[in-house]
Amino acid sequence: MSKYHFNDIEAKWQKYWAENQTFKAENNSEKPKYYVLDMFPYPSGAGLHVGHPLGYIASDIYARYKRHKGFNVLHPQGYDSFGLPAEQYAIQTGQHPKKTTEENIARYREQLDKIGFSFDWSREVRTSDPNYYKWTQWIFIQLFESWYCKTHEKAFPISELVKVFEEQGNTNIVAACDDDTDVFSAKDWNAFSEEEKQQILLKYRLTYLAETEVNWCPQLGTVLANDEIVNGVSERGGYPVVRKKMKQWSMRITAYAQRLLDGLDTIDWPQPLKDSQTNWIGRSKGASVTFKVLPPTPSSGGGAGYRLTGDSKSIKMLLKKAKEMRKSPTQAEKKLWEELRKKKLGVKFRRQHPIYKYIADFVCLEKKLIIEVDGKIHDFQVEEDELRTLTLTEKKGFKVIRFTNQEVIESIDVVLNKIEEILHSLPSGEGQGGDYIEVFTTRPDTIFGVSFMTLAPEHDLVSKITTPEQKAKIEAYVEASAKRSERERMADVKTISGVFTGAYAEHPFTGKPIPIWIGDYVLAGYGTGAVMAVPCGDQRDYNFAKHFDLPIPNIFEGVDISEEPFEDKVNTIIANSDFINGLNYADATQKVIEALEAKGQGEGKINYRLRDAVFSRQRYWGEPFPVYYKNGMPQMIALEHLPLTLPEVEKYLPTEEGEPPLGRAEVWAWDTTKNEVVHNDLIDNKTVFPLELNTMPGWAGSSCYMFRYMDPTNEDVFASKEALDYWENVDLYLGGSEHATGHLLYTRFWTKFMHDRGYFKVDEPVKKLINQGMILGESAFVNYCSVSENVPPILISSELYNKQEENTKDSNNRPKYLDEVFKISKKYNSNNEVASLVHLKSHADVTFVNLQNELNTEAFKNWRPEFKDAIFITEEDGTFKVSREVEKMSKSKYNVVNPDDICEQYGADTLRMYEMFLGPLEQAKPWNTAGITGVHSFLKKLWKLYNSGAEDSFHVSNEPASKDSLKTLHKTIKKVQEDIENFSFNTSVSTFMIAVNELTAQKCNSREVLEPLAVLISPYAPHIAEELWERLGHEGSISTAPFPVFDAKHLVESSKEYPVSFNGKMRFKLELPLDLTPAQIEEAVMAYDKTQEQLQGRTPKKVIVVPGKIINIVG
RNA sequence: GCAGAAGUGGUGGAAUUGGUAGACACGCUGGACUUAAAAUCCAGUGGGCAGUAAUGCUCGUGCGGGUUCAAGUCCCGCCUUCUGUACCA
Repeated sequence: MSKYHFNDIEAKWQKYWAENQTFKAENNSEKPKYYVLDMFPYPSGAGLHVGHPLGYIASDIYARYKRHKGFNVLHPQGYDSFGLPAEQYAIQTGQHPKKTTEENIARYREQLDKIGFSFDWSREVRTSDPNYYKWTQWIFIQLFESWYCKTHEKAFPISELVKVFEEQGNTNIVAACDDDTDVFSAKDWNAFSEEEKQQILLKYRLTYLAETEVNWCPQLGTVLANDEIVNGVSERGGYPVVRKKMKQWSMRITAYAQRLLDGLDTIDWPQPLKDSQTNWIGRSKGASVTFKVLPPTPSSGGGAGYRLTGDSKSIKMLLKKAKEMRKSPTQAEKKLWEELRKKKLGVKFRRQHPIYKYIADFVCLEKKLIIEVDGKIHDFQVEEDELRTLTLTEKKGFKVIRFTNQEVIESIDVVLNKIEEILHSLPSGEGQGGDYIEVFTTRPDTIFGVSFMTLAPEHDLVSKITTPEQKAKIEAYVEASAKRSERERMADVKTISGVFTGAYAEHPFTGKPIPIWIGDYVLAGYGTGAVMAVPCGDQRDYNFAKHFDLPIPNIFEGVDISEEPFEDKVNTIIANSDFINGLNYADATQKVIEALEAKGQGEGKINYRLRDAVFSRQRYWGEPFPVYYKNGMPQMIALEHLPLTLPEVEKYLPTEEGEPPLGRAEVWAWDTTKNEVVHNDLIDNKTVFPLELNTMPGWAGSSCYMFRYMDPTNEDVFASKEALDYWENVDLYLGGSEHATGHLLYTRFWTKFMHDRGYFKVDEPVKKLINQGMILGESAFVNYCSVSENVPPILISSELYNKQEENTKDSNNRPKYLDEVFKISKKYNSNNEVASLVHLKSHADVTFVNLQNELNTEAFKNWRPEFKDAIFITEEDGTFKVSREVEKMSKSKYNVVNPDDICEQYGADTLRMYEMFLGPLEQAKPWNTAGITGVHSFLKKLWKLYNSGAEDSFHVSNEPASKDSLKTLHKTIKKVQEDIENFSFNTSVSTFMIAVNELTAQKCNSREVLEPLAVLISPYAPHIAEELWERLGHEGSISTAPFPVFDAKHLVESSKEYPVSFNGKMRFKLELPLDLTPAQIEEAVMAYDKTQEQLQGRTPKKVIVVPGKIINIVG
């Protein structure tokens, strides 16, 4: 009987570690620091299964190894404890999610403790703890109080932006802001009301409120982020998702798009993970090009909308003012108007016409030309005028020219000539118009290959530009594609569909009309929702053109495009393209962009696929926003009044009015005088205001948690500067690859932000990251037949069922087991034998199945009522076998293996080593308990090595070890150290096995070898290592004992058993001294009789000798 | 479609720069101990062929080529599986 009582040993040392706080990390230490972290676990109700600890074991081995190597190791653990499952459970059962969360955490902790992890539990954090989420709220406020300057590529306090606005307006600011942000001057700014100012600042803040189109899931009653939707349905629950407009908090992550991309080069993460972040950010370089929409032909008539060029908010005021101005023109204005209205210049002008927020003196809408005639008054407001010109040119696409009163009165002809000249230089167009289609293209070089344009069906311009003839068709198409779910549109990539709008755009260089189509292969959400189609150079455009018989002009030199488009950028030589003929991709692109810029019809542009992240959730179990609303504008609650804790509600569902669950709270108003939460009845919107009803999403609490661990109990600041500076960032982060674009991108974003604002020393959260593979479950299945209602299910053992051919009777050519089935069903008076027989398959709980796949039929019958009376058709030997399939390990698949059971039966050290032994860390692999006995007996052998005395008592001698034993030890030290550093834990388990096998064979019991061996194995099997360490006479924990040092001298060999190959095939081995020269080796080999035997008289052409490696004889 | 990873005995998997393919473990077979079982220990174990045997030969790392004295490893072309991603202009 082995005396390795693992249960006692493990309980003893787990208690010792807890009592002595063995793994507590110090924030002040002479030692170098090392930070090892596991991805934040969500404490689910199902508890841990054997798949979960895989990563924790690997990181624990590394953390323990680093302690032996003399590092001050930070290895904390905590819980990402806000989240949907607890809330769903609360909705179903009415229990407070706090309660179930605490129960789940207690269960997790119990399970974790049994596996012997070296976590520093004194630093535990929980995202749902108010003392923790106080700081999540604080970070939110920091984001709200910041804006992103693109000139410096950095976030700054919003107060600095206000200062700039007060002095210069926003003309000199290049910031990450909303697209519809207007230009204003310092004078404008200072004249704005407080509310207007706040409205504008929201457009700059890094977290902002905006009406956004969101993914609304009615069943879950919440908004989902893009990465929470899989195949058009919610990731959790699989419910349908629809598009809906809502007022939401958003995070301006797009500001950081480029830095998130650049930062990837500085971190040691798996390439696939980096790739998915790169794809997610989706940077593409190209140009934005503006196409003018040609006005409809006269017969088609024009739309009514074209004249409405004024800003809708101020149009009434503008029209009134314009009317007054028309009544009293200046002398110069009158004179110019008389000339212009005669249409001498061939185009129609309007006078005193509202354009956007201004009134232009004269405007030609079709040419987008504004003529201003200035009196003296303008001399005093040069700055204002410049701003106005800037707005009209840059934002609204007008060309503005200015004349003085004097010029008009004294030399009207010169003025008219000038106007005419400018009119000619502007894009042509007859009649009225003024719509533009902006597209983004990565191939500006192919602009001469454009033969049509395609708009997304949802594009704003569609209804506006469609001609009456095409109206019915277009409307039908738009309606049809709106009805098609995202999912359908995604799944159906083969169908080519679209409709011609009847309208044409003008090519910016050739001036030729280009037909405008709509088609749902163009996505409204990407770029501008419109493409310039170049069928000769793009597969989708090519397909579309072929399908609708549109022209496919070839603009590539020496390329045949009759069968397929030419999508290669590298080998492109442009032809048939005016001024870019003969150029390659890069040069042509450069030239086209220059030409577009000169024309004011485009510019070089970098486009990102990344969208701002919606941050509001209509949920109860999440962080409350530290926000109340004053006149509809959000206000932040000051840090000293935080945390703002979750209110109590009677139900965890949305209100009848569709408000989030917090709408049910009765005490949820902010008193600005008392600075506390008060009853809603007190809301007067003077000193008491309503609080925000949304809560934060799951990633809020997990985006900076690794930094809070550095100083988790600090009540004054997020974490002290000393702690943040000392620990810097995570050195090693372990977790699954499913977080690639969610958690890991948001974490990087927040870290960069906190770095910008001076809180963090680093701007990346994690230096090295490793994805561990999933451990899969081996599900068990039973096959059964259902005959009719009065016959209980008849189960067929899997080998009978699967080997149907072998078991087929010749007579009626049907599987033998069916005879049995019919016999049984007859007993139940079932007369319809075959007609209603259904073959079914069902999961069986893996706990009813043994290693030989035999089912415990009694347990199975008692398991579920529908199998209560089940009849079993067994194998010939009377056993009933199940079939096995590898699936994800999950409660619903009844294939969960609980680590507690393994610890109970074999011990935590066995579990730890076996999980590592299963295979490479990053690889997915099925859990199969079969091999665990091998690891367990290894530990028993290890134990025996130290306890080889009488009756298995402890026995280690102080005699020097044998040469062989030392060689074994040092070979092991070398390999294990290399393996740990390469995260190749499976191979070091094998190495330990070899070492123990060898030492056992050598009957080694020498302290000189066994003491370092205990340290070597302690990261893997810490309990047994502690126990042996203690028995070796040491006081205290083994955890900081120095790692044994490898000494190569023990591995030096004097001879080598050379494999001798003939033409590359190994025939025999020959032992030779290592100090021979190649020539001596050759001589020795050729003299060897076996060599001559192989050669059979032939003379070798060549003898290859690699000293210390191999000998190969050729010929 | 694109990107990445992988494919080796009955099974999980080793093989570090091209240098003895199958380490280590499971399973299986035989044996020892035992009234028996479990546990433990010992031996064997990629396929095929020849031989009483020691042993020898031969095939063999998804498939087809190639480079090399030598290829699981490098190159070219394909097949399959897994993961991620997608009308991204």
